[in-house]
Amino acid sequence: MVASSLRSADYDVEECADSESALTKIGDRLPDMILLDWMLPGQSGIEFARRLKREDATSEVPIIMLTARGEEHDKVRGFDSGVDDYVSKPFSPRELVARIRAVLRRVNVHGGQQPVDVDGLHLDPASHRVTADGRQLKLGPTEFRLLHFFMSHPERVFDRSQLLDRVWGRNVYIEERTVDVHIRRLRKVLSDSGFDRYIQTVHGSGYRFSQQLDP
Amino acid sequence: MVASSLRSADYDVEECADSESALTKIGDRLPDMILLDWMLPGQSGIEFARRLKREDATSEVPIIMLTARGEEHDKVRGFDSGVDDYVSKPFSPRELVARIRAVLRRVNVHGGQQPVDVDGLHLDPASHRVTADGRQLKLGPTEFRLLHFFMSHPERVFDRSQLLDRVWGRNVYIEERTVDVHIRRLRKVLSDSGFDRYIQTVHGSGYRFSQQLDP
DNA sequence: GTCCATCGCCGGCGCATTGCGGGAATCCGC
DNA sequence: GCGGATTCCCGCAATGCGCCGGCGATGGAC
Repeated sequence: MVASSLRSADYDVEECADSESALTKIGDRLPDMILLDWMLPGQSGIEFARRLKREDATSEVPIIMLTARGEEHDKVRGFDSGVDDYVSKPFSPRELVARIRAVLRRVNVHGGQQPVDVDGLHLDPASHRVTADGRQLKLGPTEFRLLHFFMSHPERVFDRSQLLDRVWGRNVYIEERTVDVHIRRLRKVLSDSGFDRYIQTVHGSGYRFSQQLDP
Repeated sequence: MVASSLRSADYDVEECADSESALTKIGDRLPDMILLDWMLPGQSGIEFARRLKREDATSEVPIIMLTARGEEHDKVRGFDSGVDDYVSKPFSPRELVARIRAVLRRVNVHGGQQPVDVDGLHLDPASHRVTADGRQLKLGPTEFRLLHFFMSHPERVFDRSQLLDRVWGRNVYIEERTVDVHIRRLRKVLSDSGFDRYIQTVHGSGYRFSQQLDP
């Protein structure tokens, strides 16, 4: 019920019945936010939240916890599990959406706009600028998003389908080979400064952004 | 009651029942000032104030706190939460308005009315004048606000919708294309002095004001 | 009322960007 | 080294996007 009300508010929702399947799904694709019930089968919601906050990969993902009214609400806060917000049942869809928007905005201000820098290759999302050793580079919107994604997820291989999902968007139907073309265009822009070597081909798997240049 | 008395004093007032909805509303549109009750459901007013002062986006917004008489008034000050002023209940509308005007005056002197200067392009909100290398420019009200907004938020991309919100106002219904037109008019005025190059197009994202001219 | 400045919008034009197919080059397992 | 798979390069066509000139409406000054 919660999921469908969120979907109708235009959110992209994944549901999980237990913490194990949730971990799997989170590993597949990092969500923008996690809505977590206080009562979970097997493991308490707090325990789960702590675990996510402990791991580097997921520590930045905001969590909103659903609690029954009067159910240890204060205790939850006291536990200092790093949860970002709480919503007490019963709640209205409107309230939930409002809290989600607030949390997402908060992390967006602090997260998505942060500039990234790798060995002198500098990308600033706020001003939408890229410089290599101080010299400004000119790249198209898609190449910009692609580079931004790579720089914020270094040392990890992504296949073409994943890149299409995360750089282009989930509901686009584009040939996978088109990714190659944009990789080439991105490399061309980076080639003058030598940073094209950071965009590495992993034969049979996809592409990777890495400072460890292979010979 | 407070809200309506402020409205009759010609202020534009938004009310929020709790800190979460307040955060949402603040995120939507930055207020000129925040009137904050010491007692909030869920989160103390001080905690809320601290949080606002911690975030870059809101740290400059002045806060006036409402406290019950004798209710830890000094403690509040001691807490050093960055609050700008305090009003003790019960208070008269007259007193409240006086304090609000005082606070607004203080920040206006330090903030919104301050002249801005970038490389010889000079904009003075107080006298409503713009000069480029000393020569005075003539631009319409909208272009003036647009330039003022750009100059006080340099090196950042804004899309058309954000510009409409922050330069035109939040409750206007205007085509996004119209932004282009005013950008063009603004550039035309600036073109003689060469400052039109500071108004930069970011294809697919919006516009940016920057002294780093792209080649 | 008249004039004038400003504003928002429309239609059209031209360029940047994008996605794709064909063919060359490269890589990998054998 | 060979063959098949995979990746890279080139150019093209279509689309999207931004820019421009102009027009009618509005509202204030006189």
